[in-house]
Amino acid sequence: MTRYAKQTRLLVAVDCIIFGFDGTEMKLLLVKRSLEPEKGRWSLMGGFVDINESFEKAAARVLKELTGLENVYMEQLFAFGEPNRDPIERTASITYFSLIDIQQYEQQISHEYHAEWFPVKKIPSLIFDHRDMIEMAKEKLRYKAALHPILFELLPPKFTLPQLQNLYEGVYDAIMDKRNFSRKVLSTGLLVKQKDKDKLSSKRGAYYYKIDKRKYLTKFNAFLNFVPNPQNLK
Amino acid sequence: MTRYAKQTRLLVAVDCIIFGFDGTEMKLLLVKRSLEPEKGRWSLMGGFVDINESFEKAAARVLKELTGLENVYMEQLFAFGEPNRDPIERTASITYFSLIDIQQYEQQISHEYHAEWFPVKKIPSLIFDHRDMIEMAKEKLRYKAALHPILFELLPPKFTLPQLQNLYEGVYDAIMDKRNFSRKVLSTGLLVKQKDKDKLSSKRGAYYYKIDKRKYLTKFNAFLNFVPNPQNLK
DNA sequence: ACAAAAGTGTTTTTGCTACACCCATGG
DNA sequence: CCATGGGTGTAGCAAAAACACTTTTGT
Repeated sequence: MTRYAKQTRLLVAVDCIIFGFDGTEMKLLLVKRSLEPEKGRWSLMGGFVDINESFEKAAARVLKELTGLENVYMEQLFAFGEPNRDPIERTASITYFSLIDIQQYEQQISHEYHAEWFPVKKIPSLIFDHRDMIEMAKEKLRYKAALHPILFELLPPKFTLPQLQNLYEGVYDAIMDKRNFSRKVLSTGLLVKQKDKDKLSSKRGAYYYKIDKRKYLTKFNAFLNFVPNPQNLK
Repeated sequence: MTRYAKQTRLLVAVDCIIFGFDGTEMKLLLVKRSLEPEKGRWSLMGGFVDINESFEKAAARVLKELTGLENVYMEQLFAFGEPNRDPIERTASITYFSLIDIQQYEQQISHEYHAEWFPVKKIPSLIFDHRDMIEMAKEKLRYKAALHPILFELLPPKFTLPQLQNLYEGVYDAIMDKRNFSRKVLSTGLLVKQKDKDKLSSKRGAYYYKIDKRKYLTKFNAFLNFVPNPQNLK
């Protein structure tokens, strides 16, 4: 006996929700779908899982094809499996969300897939259930980032506190007090102050910080609490 | 065009991690596998996804087959898809964990599947990657229950505070102060004190409480914080 | 009467919030 | 010299933790 007889077999795809932060707002990388059905419409970057490939590998492959990036933060989001989510043939989609440093994204690759960054507030009409996927990813990102220091993954290796605060404010649609924010962030011990400053966005310049990789790995699963409770909603 | 040509199709199964609480410790419901390979070994309850069935439906079906229960708390855990996780043929497994009131579990059904409750601390050797699934489920349960009032799902409709505290202590392997615990729990406003007492586990008897369903649904997504921070590990 | 578990209140500590002024620099 | 954004300290408050005694009742 080498097969489970009589059982249905399904197509299985991966779809990647790729977050980037341009210093001002959160963005998502979308592509123009290259195959029927719905050819030409915007969609998440995805692909079928190969016969001997794990889901993680498939998602990493798809991400690399599109962005040129490897070893980036990537996490399984959810398995979407409604029977009719793809009208052509039943296809399950295992979704992954990733956080990338938008500056490392290789521009030239985008032409091949007609990729474009869209502000998460202005996502165009998408195929299938891709909008649901994005909504879920946004929620999970907020959930996770409230407890773990994952948002650093969206920033370049050297970043300033104002940049970091902008990022948190964008993700949570909140205004935070810079004094409280810096105290909280620095109290984690995860940041190492650099000697040089970023002079681009202000006259005085803001000190760069780097992540303390060792502590980052150690403390990653220590629950944090970055998000202030009161409804500081914008 | 009605099919995506050339792509591999996979078997897709669901597996259920079923948690129960017997008043003293957390347990998991396991079955003796009825088909080859690994026939006769302990495993999670699972089944293949039918052609026109969503993953959620499949998981609910499998759960009902085994326990007779419907409308219980159930949440997608993770999609396991390593190419060789099933030696016979590549099979993806979409896992769900559920929380059931162990007292409502129908005993007679267990014979059909040779089902048995095992303390989570004493799980026997399992097939495939089922142990990984359980580890992940335990972790997610701790994670989720730290923020949301899901553990009530494991208790009967009427329960006492000592029972509830036992449950939390079991899940987190921690000792909690009963004064702080009751204050915290009652401050959520989720519990309604009953007039009668449970006289089984003590001479004095402990008051029963019920969930305020309306508030439960309203407050479910309001982050809670049940678990004390310091390492009160046993 | 005593053992065993239930129930309850206060003090201390900690962490979060709110808040305002000075600094450095490029123009 | 001044406008702009960066950087820092403190006081008040609320939530969490630590902690001990009384109550009930079956045996």
